[in-house]
Amino acid sequence: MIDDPSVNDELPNSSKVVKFSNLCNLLERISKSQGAIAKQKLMIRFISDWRKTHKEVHANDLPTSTIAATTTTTAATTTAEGQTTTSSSLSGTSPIIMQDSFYPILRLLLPQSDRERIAYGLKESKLGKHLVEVLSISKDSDDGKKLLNFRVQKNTRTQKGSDFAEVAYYVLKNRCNEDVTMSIWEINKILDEIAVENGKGKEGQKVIDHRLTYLLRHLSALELKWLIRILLKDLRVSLKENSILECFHPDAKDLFDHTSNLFKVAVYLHDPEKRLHEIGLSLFSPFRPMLGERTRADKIEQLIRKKSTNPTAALAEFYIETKYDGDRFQVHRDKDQFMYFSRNGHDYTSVFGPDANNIGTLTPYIANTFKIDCEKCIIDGEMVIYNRNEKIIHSKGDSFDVKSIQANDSQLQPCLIVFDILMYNDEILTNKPMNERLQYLQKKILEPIEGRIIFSVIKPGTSNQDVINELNLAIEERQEGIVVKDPWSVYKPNVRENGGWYKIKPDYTIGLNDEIDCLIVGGYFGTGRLRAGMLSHFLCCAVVKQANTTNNSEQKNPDDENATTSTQCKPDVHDYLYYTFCKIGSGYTHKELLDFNNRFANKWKPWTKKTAPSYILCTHEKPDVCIEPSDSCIVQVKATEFMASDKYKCGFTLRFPRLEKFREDKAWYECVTYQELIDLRERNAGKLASRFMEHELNDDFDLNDDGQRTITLTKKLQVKSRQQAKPTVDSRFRGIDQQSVKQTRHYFSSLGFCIMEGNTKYTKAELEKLVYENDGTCVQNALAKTYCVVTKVSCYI
DNA sequence: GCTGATGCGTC
DNA sequence: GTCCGACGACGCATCAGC
DNA sequence: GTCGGAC
Repeated sequence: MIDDPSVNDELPNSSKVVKFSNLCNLLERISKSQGAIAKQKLMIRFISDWRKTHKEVHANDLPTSTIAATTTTTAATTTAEGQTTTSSSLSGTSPIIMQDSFYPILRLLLPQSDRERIAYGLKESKLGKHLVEVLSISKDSDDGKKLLNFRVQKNTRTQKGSDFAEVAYYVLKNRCNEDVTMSIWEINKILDEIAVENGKGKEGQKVIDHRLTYLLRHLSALELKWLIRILLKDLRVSLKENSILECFHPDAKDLFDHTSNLFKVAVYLHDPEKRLHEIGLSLFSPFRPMLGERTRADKIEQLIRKKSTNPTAALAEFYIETKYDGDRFQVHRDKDQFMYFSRNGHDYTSVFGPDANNIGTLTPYIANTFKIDCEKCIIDGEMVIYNRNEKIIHSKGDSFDVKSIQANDSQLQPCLIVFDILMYNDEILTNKPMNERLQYLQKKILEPIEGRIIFSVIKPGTSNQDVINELNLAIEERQEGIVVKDPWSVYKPNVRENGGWYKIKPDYTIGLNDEIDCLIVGGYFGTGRLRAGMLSHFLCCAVVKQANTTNNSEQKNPDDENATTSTQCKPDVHDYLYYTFCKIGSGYTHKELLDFNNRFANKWKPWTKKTAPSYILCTHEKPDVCIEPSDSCIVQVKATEFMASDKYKCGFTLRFPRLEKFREDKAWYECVTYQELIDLRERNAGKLASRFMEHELNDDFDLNDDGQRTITLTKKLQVKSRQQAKPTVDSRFRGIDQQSVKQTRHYFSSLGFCIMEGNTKYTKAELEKLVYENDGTCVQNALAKTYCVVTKVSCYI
C-alpha cells in the first residue's frame, strides 16, 4: 500500500536485467565470509555493480518529461482514507528512479522491513508440507522426515546447522533443474501474488500452491534455499537492517528510521554521492520509536550527569514516569484524519479509526478534543486498556489485546497515554529537547479525556533516592517499572542506548524478585549454529504431593541437613504428580548447555502419546523428549510475573522467564510445589517483585552516641503490607490507578534484610554485622517476607 | 460448531 | 559497546478435520 | 520482552 509505483512493464528496468541467481550468489558469499566488515564489503561491491548496471540500462532512455506525468501520482502516499499527501522531498526526484530503483532488491535483502508485501502465511511447517507434496516425497522417507520435522533430525555429516532452508537445500539438490533462473523482477512479482492470496480461503491457497510449484520448477536448489529464507523473512547472513542500509547509502539508516519506508530509501538515496541535508519525520509515515536503555535505579544520577546535554549541567535533573504495560503507538493527525502505527510501523488505523465518522475504537472519542489551533500533530504514547466500570488500567499481563477490543465492548476501551509529541502543525519537534516538547504537549494540543486519551504523569527527580522511591512505589502498585528521561534529550528514532531515556524494572536489581526452583521434565531440539541438534530449551514443572504414598514430608524442609543424605527416606518418583508450569530457553551459557546435554545424554525418551509418563501432566504444551523426574535437575527461574495460561497444567505460567541458575546443589524433590506457586501468586498479586529497594546506604548510616554506626530507619520508605493493598477486583488481576498513588506510613520493629553485595564503603560482612547490631535479621536468599534487599548502590564518584 | 495447528504481531 | 540470533508469553485470525 | 555470543 505504501508508495507502490505500479511499475510500467514497458520501461527498461534493472530488476529485469539482474538475475535472482546474482543475488543468491552474493548472499551465499556473505554467509560464508566472517566478520561484519568482510560481509559489508561484499554487499557494498554488489550495490556498486548494481548502480553501474542501472546506468547502462537507462543509457538510452527518452527524455524524462514524457513519463513524468504518469509517475507523479504514484509517488504519493495513500492514507487509509484514500486521501493523498505528496511528500515534499519527492519533488526533485527523477521519474526514472521512481520507476527503477534499488527497491526491488532492497526488499529482498530486508524481508522483515518490507511493509508493502503483507504476510505470506508460510513458515517452516507449511513450506515443508508444500515441498513434500509438490516433489512427491514420502512422508516416511528420510527426506520427508527432514522437511516435516527439521528440528528433531540429528545433524548428518554433510549438514551443518539445522535451519529449514539448509535442510531443504540438501533435499532439493538432486531434484532441481540447475539450468534455469528468474530475474529479480519476476521473483518480486510472484512474491507479491503469494502475499496477496494469503488469507483468501481455499482459492487463495490454490494460487499459492501453484506459485510455489512454479518456483520449484524454475529455480535451482541454491536459489530455492535463498527464496525460502526470503519467505521466512530471515536471511541468516548476520547482516540486518542497519548494516545493510549502511552499505547502500550513509543516510539510509537515518532515513529509514524516520520513514520505515524502503521505497523512499531506495529512491531518495539512489545517488551515493548526494547527501540528504535534513531528514525529518513526515506526517502519515511511521517512524521507529525511541526506546529506553536498561539500567538500575541507583545508576541514574551517574548516567544523567555523564550523558546529559544539559547546558548548565550542575545538577542531575530528570523526569520520572510510570512504565505503562501496553502497546507502543504513534498517532499521526491532520485535522480530522488520523493514522495509528505500532512499534514496528504496522498500520492499525482501521482498528482505532481513521476519523470521527468511521468505525473505530478510539478516534471517534478523541477527534474533537484537540485544540483548534492544532491542525496537525504526531504524538507518541502507550496504548493501554481502560476498564470504565472499575476505572482502572489493565496491564498487558492481564492478557487482553488492545488492538482487538470491540467498539461495543461493555467495559473495555483503548486509552492512549501520551508521553511525547514529535510534530506540531508544520513544526518538527524531534530536535527540540524533551522539556520543550513537553510544553507543546501540556499547553497546545489537547484536553485529556479520562479513559480515552491522557497524559503520562511526569515527576521531577534529582537523585538516585528519588528514583528508588519511585521504583519502590511502582513495586508497591504492581507496575512494570519506571522510565527516567533526560529533560535535555532530543528525540532520536530507533535509538535505545545513549539517547537519554532509561527503563528501570525491579528485575534489573538483583534480589528484588522472588525466584522459583522448578524441575525440568521435558526438552526441545534447538535451531541455529550453536543450538541445532541438541536439547536447547526445557519444559519445567511444579510438584503435587500425592497423599496416599508412604514417604513423609521431611525432605522438603531446607533446614534439615540430613534429609538429602538419608537414603532411607528418599522420596520416590511416584510420591508426586508433576504439573507443567513453564518453558525456559535462555539465561544459560552455551557451555552450560553443552554440559547439561552431556550429563543427561542417556536419560531422554521421546514424548509420544503412548510412552508419556502418566505422572507428568500436560495440557497443550508438550515436549519433544522427556526425562524421569528423579533423574532430572532443579533450575532456578527468574521472571517478572505470573500469567494465566491454559498451555500448562498449573493453569498459569511466567512472563519473561529466564534461567538464573542450574541448582546442582538441590535434589529433584526440592522442586517448588504447585501450592507454593499458588500462594506466591496470591501473595504478590501476580507479580514476582516482592521486595523493595534499599535507599542510599551512605545517607542511611549514622554514628550514634557510642560511636557505633546505626541505620536510620526513619529515612526509609515505609512499606504498605500486602494485606493492605487496595481492594479492587480480583487482586491478582488488578490494574493500576495512576491518579491515586498513596503512601501509608508504618514503622517496623524487626526487619529482615538480605545483603547481596557490599559497596565501596562497606563490605557485605560489615553490612550484615550492622544489621544484626541494630536488631535486624539477615538471610542469604531473599524470601517473600524479607523486608529489604541491599545491593551495590551509590557507586558514583 | 468445536478443536488443534499454524502463522502474525505485540510485549 | 553493538549487533545478532535463539528463546519466553500472549491474543487473534485462518484453516483443516472431526 | 530476555539472554548470551561474536566481534
